[in-house]
Amino acid sequence: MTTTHVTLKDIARKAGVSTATASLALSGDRRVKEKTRRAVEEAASLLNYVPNEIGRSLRAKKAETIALIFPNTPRFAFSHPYTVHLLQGISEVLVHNHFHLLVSTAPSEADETAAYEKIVRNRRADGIILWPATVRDRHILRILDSGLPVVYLGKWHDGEVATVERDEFGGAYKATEHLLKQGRRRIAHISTPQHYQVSIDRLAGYKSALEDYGIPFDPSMVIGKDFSMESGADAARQLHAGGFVFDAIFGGNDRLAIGAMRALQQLGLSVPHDVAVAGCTNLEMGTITTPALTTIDQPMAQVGTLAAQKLIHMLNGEPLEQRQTLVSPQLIIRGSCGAQ
Amino acid sequence: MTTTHVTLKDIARKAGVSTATASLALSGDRRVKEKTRRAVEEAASLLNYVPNEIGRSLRAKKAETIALIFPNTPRFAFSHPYTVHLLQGISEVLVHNHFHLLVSTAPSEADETAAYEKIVRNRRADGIILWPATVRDRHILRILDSGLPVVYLGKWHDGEVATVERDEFGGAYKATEHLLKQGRRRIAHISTPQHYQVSIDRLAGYKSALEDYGIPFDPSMVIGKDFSMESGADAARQLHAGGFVFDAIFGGNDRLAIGAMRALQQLGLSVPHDVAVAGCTNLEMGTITTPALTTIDQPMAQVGTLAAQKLIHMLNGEPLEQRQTLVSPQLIIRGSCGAQ
DNA sequence: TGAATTTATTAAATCGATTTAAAAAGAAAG
DNA sequence: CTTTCTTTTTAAATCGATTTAATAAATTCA
Repeated sequence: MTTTHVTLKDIARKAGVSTATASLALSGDRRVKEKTRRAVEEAASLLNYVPNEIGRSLRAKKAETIALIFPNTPRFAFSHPYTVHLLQGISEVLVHNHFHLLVSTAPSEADETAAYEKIVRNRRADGIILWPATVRDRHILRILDSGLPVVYLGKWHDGEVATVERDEFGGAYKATEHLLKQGRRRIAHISTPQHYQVSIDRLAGYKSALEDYGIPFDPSMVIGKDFSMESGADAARQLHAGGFVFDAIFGGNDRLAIGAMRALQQLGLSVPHDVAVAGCTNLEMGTITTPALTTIDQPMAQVGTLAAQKLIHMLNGEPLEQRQTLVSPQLIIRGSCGAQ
Repeated sequence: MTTTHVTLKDIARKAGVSTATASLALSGDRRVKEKTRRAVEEAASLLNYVPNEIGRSLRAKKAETIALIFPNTPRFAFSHPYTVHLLQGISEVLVHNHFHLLVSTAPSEADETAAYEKIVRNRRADGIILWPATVRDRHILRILDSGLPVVYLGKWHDGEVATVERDEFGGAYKATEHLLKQGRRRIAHISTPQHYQVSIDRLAGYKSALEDYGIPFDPSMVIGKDFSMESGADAARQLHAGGFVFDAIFGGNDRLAIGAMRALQQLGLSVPHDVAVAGCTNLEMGTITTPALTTIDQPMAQVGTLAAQKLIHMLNGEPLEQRQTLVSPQLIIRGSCGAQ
């Protein structure tokens, strides 16, 4: 059933007025006589009129759309499970504010520049929520520099940039501190690649907690390759084979922690008795391990809603209460740390 | 750094031609003299021109955008972990074809109609990929009837609708058959709510496999409440408490299967020795259970790419080789079914 | 050289809604 | 019955790119 498109012109003709009057009437302008306004509104509802947003956008120079940009190839961009929660949070706010959500990714490294330029320059979006990439990704600067309002979802060195950042330092600190409070003193850290800010922050949080408890930092207790369960298992086996004495592991993410925990158990060690384990990122998977995994939960949906709200404030020209927002993670205590 | 916007007019002025010529030159029209074309292109690259897609869209009556619509509230829409893979698949195809991806959800049941009407009627998108909701959702018909090309990601009774559908019947059949091949004869099914087509299909696949192996279907062997691990555990406990004799369970999803498996183990039953278990949807979680979970993997990324490709074909007015596409799931054999 | 033909360029319309500035209609005042 | 001041309405411009139809320029042919 192809519906021929109803335009403002049709409404105007039906109501017996000009398109100018029709437009003013529908926007509730008080210059329009009450009787005329009603006639126009009736015509609009009769013809089931929905304004064409493309036309409106062109005139208003606004797209009524926000772009969520992942500065990497799709396969990578979407690989993290909590991306979904982020989308949830953003989406909820945008829908309430009658904004559309454009999800933008680049198919390959080579196309990246072109893809982002396109979004940024062609005014398809009024503002951007930017997912962080590796430290000092060369495209990030370009987007931040575009003149479009941007909310960056991570730490940024320049205070002018609006950010919503999860406190990864604090999360790692909490997890490490919790292990310390259980009496553990030889805590190893399985790290994620250090060209990601979150990896750097987690390592720093770990170090800081050790320091506050008077434990000297030992670089050989930090190990790790990528983000996978296998990497966690490898790390645990290496630590064990290397003859290191350790009574706890803080994993840079839950996969690493789970991989490590299982490897330790295969080596005949008991978790948490011999080695306490804590992870971070709160995967559902951590609830079914034996013991269940103590971890750090980052409220990604909240990051999404805060970022969307902040961006909409910026678009409305409203002043921001704070340019940088830090959301607090929560320590989720389960069996793997020996606390229960 | 606010970049004043470079328009075609600027290019034309710089190159000393009219906007008409500039436009024709950039589109590679052969009416334009080679020398002029080069001049225009030079001006464009010098001024770093990026065409405004809103203007282009208005004229062309095309949005160069595809909407992915989830016919439910965001919280629900995004709740499934494989949504991410779907997005991956769609995104990859769209980027290659220079399409944008609009992700649309409604914040509440009440807003649903308005939200979809808006997308459908205001021409913000040229086509729609529609995620299935409950059976006979009242909004689905409206969207299918909108006149916009739609690809529906599930089974639809009317052969005119283009679909990409995962073969849930076949998947359930495979899983059940596999249990039968292990010699199991009393197979229970923990089902998901029957107002979802996938639930119906899985139950049907289960039944069909039983039938083909000459096993009478016993309705009391089908049980289940929602999608959660807890529901799986409850079901297993009920089956056990009810005194049913069963040597296998086919779970309507992995959470149900895992919940059931763990409950059985707590009841002192051995998996797979006493009860073999198979699930379906291939969550990462299923790889770390003991034993690991045999399951069905649905290629969601492939569903995404196929749907996007199909929709783009439709938009280009190209004939479809097949209106309905069925993607085949894969049986992933792990320890829980007793096969290895 | 002038007419016919081909090639290249551009003016102007178009997409759909909004908004400004001007015109028309109505009301109040002299 | 004008004139002045309000209140309503509308013509026309605008946003930026595309495209058709018309013109201008270059080329070919007689």
